[in-house]
Amino acid sequence: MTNKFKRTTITSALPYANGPVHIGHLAGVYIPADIYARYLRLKGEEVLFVGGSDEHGVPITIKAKNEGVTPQDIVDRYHGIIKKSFEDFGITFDVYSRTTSKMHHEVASDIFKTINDKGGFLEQTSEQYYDSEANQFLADRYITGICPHCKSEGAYGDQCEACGTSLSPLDLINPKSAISGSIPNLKETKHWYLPLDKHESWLRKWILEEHKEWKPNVYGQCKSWLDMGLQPRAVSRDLNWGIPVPVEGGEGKVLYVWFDAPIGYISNTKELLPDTWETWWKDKDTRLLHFIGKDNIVFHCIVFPAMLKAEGSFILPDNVPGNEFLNLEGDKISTSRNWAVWLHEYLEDFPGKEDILRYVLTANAPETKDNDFTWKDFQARNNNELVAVYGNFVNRALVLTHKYFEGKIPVRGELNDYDKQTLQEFADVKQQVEKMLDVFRFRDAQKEAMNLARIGNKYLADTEPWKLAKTDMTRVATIMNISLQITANLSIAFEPFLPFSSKKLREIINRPAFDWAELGNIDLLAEGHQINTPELLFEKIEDEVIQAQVQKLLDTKQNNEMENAQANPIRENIAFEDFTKLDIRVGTVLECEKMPKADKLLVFKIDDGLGGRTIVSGIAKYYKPEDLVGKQVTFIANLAPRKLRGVESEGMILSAEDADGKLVLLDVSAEVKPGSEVK
RNA sequence: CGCGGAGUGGAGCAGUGGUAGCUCGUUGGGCUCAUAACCCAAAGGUCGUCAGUUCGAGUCUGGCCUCCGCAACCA
Repeated sequence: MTNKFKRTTITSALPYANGPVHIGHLAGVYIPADIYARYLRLKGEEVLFVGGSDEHGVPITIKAKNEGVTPQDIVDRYHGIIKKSFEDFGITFDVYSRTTSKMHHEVASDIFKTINDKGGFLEQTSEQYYDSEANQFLADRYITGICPHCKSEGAYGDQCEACGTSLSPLDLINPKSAISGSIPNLKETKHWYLPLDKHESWLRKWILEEHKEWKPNVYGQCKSWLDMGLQPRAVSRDLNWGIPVPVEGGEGKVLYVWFDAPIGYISNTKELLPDTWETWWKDKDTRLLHFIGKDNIVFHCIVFPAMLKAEGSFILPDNVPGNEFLNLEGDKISTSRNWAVWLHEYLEDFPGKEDILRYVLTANAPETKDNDFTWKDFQARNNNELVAVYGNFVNRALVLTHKYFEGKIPVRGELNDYDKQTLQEFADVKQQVEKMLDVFRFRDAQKEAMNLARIGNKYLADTEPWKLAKTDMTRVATIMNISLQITANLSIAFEPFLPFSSKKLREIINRPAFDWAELGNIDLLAEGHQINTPELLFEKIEDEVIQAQVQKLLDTKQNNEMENAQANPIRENIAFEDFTKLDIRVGTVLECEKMPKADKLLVFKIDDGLGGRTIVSGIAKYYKPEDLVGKQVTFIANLAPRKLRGVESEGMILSAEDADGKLVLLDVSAEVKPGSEVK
């Protein structure tokens, strides 16, 4: 499959510079990409491995505002942390730059202009909220108001966090600017759209017919999008943080972060190779690969290729190995909730143990479905696999060689059938590892490498050189020679996966470097070659160390709860008349059932003392309908009726929201007449 | 609601029509060179669920349940 190409450009998703890198990023994207890049380099192929920080977009401006610093301060901070942690961890980017670089601004602007000149965009005017006090258009996230579905306050223009409904800013009741607090007004604004619908037919052919070999999750998602029909997608935003729209009428507007970010792959290449960068992006003999997570699939398989095609001179990706997600101790990894194992902290807590994390995250990589990282598993894989199988075999071979042969490779004499069989088996390992790596199955590939160490352990157990040492040193010499050849092979087989350990092992066996082609070779160490004093490749990890990490997470959880437990600040004072406008009543639940085909909604029939009314409430996650019948609830009786899923809701049932988002109904301490007013 | 992915022994994963497999853990045995590591063996699964196609289904079809993602910050 790779033969028809002369070189490979590997990109890995640009980490978003609003936080450090965590194990989820590593397992899904950077470790597989790095293994693949190292593998190709070892084979002597031409490879360019491109990374960089994604530094534009609204969340960074929000974070900056919250901290009272500039967006540039934020991205400078995280770009620094991310870049250094990747370096220390041994992710071998050929270039790691950033989307705030001058080069990137130029390249992204040029690409936008080229597409624009070719008529590749639609220009459309629409109405959006404008904050006249702050003098700017408001991004979705900058508008808050009342959620039209669950009626809770503080819903964002893109989503209500209380009920999870996705919204458009125009849906919000009483919209307010998050910047100035003023009421925004609608104003016309022009935007550029990439007409994905016009690209649909070639995309369909290119992906669905020509790339059936893409992973099922990637292929399936693309198919789904194509089958639904593609829509034009806005590629500009009214924002002042980003790359200015470089054409007439673009004042005050920037490129949408999803337009600019993937271009970062190209800009960073150009920054590294100002003269030859086009070879890596425009030559038909170059194979382009995007390593990404599952959230990124459509952007890399549909939007970015459409951009490149619209520009006209670029190659398209040959494959897009997209992984699923990694969870942490059963919970979703979350930057904002600090629920993560951060790479820079791991490197501090486990100095010199980069390979353990690489091993564990590869062994448990979310290649076909979401997986879970636990510290207990981390410890078990280290102690029972790296230490017990790999490290121990190497140590046995080296110690025995020093004991019987003063650290010199002994002479391999006549081979018996078992020797031959063992040698044959480990020659097969090369083929197996390659077969798996070529189809991006890193988990299985690493397992195959580990098999080689298992073969070694079994060989020693079966041949028992420590017994033969009393009677037949010639035979012992042969056995040790074979064991040492296996050891040398291990350093090659594990090189893409565990580069630090392979380097250490090569130093011990006193051979500076190997090529991938030498894997499977049974004469890597010449007879008489002197090896160095053995050192342990891996060490056991004690319970206390793991306990400390678990405790760290428990502390995080507790902190999160405490933060949530802190009451929100009191809102602006209102006049008494405003309060009296609200008509709050107590009613008795006559009937209550689940709204069909809705997760959160319950439909109530309430006795309000005036003939009854229907109210829909989003509390189905916390109450069983049958438990509520006969209970008394409080509700706002004069809220304008509104249809929810086709049912008219006449009012709003009051409940308190606990720290974890749980809703608890407000009831009365003693039964009162239905329809009683609350004052 | 929609669309995509996933649900396999205690844990983590393979397995796209023909005796259900791997790693770890567990139990028993062996060995003692080795970081109490290694080797052998055994126990342990109605393959989410219900129905269907088939001589035969984890594997194909349809319904349902649960988890994750996309749409909407985030790998």
